[in-house]
This record gives sequence, C-alpha cells and structure tokens, in this order.
Amino acid sequence: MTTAPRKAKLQSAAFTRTRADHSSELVEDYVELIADLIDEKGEARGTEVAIRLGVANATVVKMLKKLMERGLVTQEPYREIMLTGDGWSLAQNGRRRHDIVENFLLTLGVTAETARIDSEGIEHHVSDETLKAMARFTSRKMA
Amino acid sequence: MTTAPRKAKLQSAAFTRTRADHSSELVEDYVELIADLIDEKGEARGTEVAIRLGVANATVVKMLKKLMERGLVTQEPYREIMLTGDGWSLAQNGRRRHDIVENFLLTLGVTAETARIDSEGIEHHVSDETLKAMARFTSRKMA
DNA sequence: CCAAAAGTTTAGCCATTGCTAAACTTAACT
DNA sequence: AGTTAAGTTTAGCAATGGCTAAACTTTTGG
Repeated sequence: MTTAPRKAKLQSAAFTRTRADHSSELVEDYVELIADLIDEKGEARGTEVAIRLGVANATVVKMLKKLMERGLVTQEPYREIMLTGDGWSLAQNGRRRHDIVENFLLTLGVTAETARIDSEGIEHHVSDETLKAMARFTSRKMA
Repeated sequence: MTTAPRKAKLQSAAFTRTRADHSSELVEDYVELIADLIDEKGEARGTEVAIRLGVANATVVKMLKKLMERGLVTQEPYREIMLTGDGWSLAQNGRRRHDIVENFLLTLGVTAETARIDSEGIEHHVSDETLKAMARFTSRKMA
C-alpha cells in the first residue's frame, strides 16, 4: 500500500453510489412517466410508455413485472397500468426533483430544450443537499 | 393516437440519450482514474483501479480489454496500464468537465463531500451548453 | 356479429457489467 | 535460489435491460 487507503475508500463510495443510482433510476422514470400519462390522458397504456421511453413493447412488459413485484403499480393482463399509493409517492417525489433541476437549469440560463434533456439525466444523481441549494438559487433569482 | 406524437418523440430522445450516456460513462470513469493514478503514483495497476472503483479485480480486467479494443489504453500481461494519446485526450476532457461541475457545486454552496460525490454522478449527463453556463456562473461568483 | 386492426404478452435471444474461485505470474524475503 | 506473498488473469456464472418474432386479446368498423 503506497498511499492513502482512506482516499480510495471515499472515492469508491462515489462510484458505488452512482452504480446504485442507475438501478433505481429506471424504476423512477417508469413510475414518473406512468403518473404523467394518467394525469394527461386519463390512463397509462404499455404501448404509450414504450413510445415515450423509446424502448420496445416487450421491454416495458418486463419492467412492469418488476414494478408490480415492488408494489409500485398494478395491472391486469391487457389492461391499463395503475399506480399504487407507493407508486404515486415515488412519482411525486420524482416530479418534485425533476422540476427543481429543470427550473434551476433554466434560471442558470440554458435553453428550454437543453434544460429538459439535461435534467432528465441529472435528476437521479443529485443529493438532497444539492437539490436544496438549487431550489434556493432559483427562488432567489426569481424574486 | 389521442395526442402529441411530437412531444413523445422529443421525450424519448432524452431517455435515449441518458441510456447512451450510461454506456460511455463507465469508459470515461476508468480512463480518468487511470490518468489520475499515473499522475499521482507514477503508474496505474489493475488492483488499484479495482479498489478505487469499488469493483472486483476480474471486472477491471474485463473492462481493460474493452478499453484496449477502443484504443484508449495499452497493457502487456501482468504489467501496468498505460494510456494512448486518445486515452489522455479523453481523460483530460473528463477532468475538465468534472472540475467544472465540482467547482460549480461548491460555488453553489454545497459541502465539499457532497460536491465530490454528486459531481461524479452528474458529470456525464451535462451537455456542453449547461457546462458553459456552470463555468460562467462559477467564474462570475469567484470574481 | 365477425373480420381486420390495434394493442399486449410470451418466448427466446444478446450485450453489458458485475461476481467468485482457481490458476498463473511476478515480486519479495529469507 | 526457493518459497511465499502479492498481484493478475481466466473461466464460468448471474442479474439487468435491451431486442425481434410470433401468439394472443381487445377494440373497431363494416
């Protein structure tokens, strides 16, 4: 051991968290999108989810099984997708985060298109602390 | 089609890009870390990479093969890892992005620890436009 | 009411990125 | 120099999240 095991450990924690974020991130995207569809169109169908996420239908079916196992959605075969209470909570939290990040980017001065795309990628990797700082910045600038 | 195919298409583009980001992100993390190790300790060894990334040794070996195929690193069996010209370019670009994001977060007022961890996750999902806005913000505040 | 279209699911495949255990090579220490 | 320790690679497995093609169900339009 030539140097700093402490530093290495701290560093690996960041990468480990990023990897963990990636697995939960997809789940959140699905649930958030389903919530949006229900609000916008009255119901969420698998095909529409597939189109909006840019994946194949079969992929959505597979993910929905996982979401059902986790108790976030319910669905009967060939029927629309519904959210459980937990599903709604998760969706709302996701939307909150998403909105904060997107508004923050807009306030920072990037174009609407960029804010929309970047916030999608960033949303899941931002800690509560950073989120608070972003919200604070936005509201100060808005005022 | 009840509504906005245009919107759906735009939305899927964001998710598609996020998925694409994830595959290149790992490559960048490896190359950046290897560059850091060479600068810090004079050479980069597989085991040290594994420790810092928090993954098993065998995982690193597998990834190194991929990096070699892409012409980013070179290595002879049981020897240290070296970067090609392309590897160094990629590493430098990654460091630049990383520094901009981390300094931006610090300027925004989050703690050093949070800035370090969050910047690791965010770094790969930030467009050039947003990066510029972050750099601008930081230098204005610093001045 | 029944045939065609639209939507959904199943089956089976692939790539990626992890892991452990075992084998092998290099380095280090008497 | 020879043995042990440390470092590295190979082999083989698992989970995840994609895909296509084919089968099945529901909806829609004569």
